[in-house]
Amino acid sequence: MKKRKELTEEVLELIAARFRVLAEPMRLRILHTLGEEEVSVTELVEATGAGQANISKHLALLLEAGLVARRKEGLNVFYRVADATIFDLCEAVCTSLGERLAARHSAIKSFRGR
Amino acid sequence: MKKRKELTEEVLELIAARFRVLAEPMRLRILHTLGEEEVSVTELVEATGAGQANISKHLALLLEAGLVARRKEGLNVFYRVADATIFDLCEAVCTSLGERLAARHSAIKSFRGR
DNA sequence: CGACTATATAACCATATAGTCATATTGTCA
DNA sequence: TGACAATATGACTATATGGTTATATAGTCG
Repeated sequence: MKKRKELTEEVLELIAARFRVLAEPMRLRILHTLGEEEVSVTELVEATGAGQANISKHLALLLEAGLVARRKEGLNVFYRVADATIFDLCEAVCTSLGERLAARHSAIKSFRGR
Repeated sequence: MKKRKELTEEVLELIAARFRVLAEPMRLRILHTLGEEEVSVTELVEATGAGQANISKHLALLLEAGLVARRKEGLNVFYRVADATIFDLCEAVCTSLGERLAARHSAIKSFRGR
């Protein structure tokens, strides 16, 4: 086995934790809804169709992870994406998934005889 | 809110599922150990210090996700990374995490007075 | 102040899954 | 064939976490 740089448990856990945050459809939905803008909690609730408590919990988690930022204005709280690299990650995953599906598709086709 | 491309539940779930696979330190450890080479299950068990059943289960999951490929040779089974984009993902996450920590660090420093 | 609105949080339940142990399966070799 | 080695799998436990309900908190307005 080739010698590679060491990865401590701690670093591994940090990376895994970041992925864990992105491993929920609802959080991806929230991030996608945020996009480049500031959106209030109420708007997010409406846009996603999820319960308000649920959205708040996801937002707290995203905030804790540093993926979103929070701004309070009167009664409303506005969130925005704080780390745009997540979109690159999703993009990369989509590409990879697409290629995988394409490969499967052509495999099925050739299995069927054409 | 700006109009963005629609994302169906299904697509969101697919992306989340991919992230979920990467959201485990042990699986990241396995992928990192694999690197560019083929490694047998036994070698992975030794390299990671995990239980054999545990490794096998993680490998089954990674295989199912299409992230690794499997080759059987006699009693041994060799796995290799089948989708190198995962390394880009980890790299991107590491960079992002690093920047976040750096930002925190300088914030702390300035708070302390210099 | 009191009524109202937006958001956060605590308690709870249900589900998913990582790890482990025991066992099954598969292949080798004598 | 029987003994052995490598890998996979089923059963089980413990833990984490997503969703929901109810409630708390904070801010606005009359």
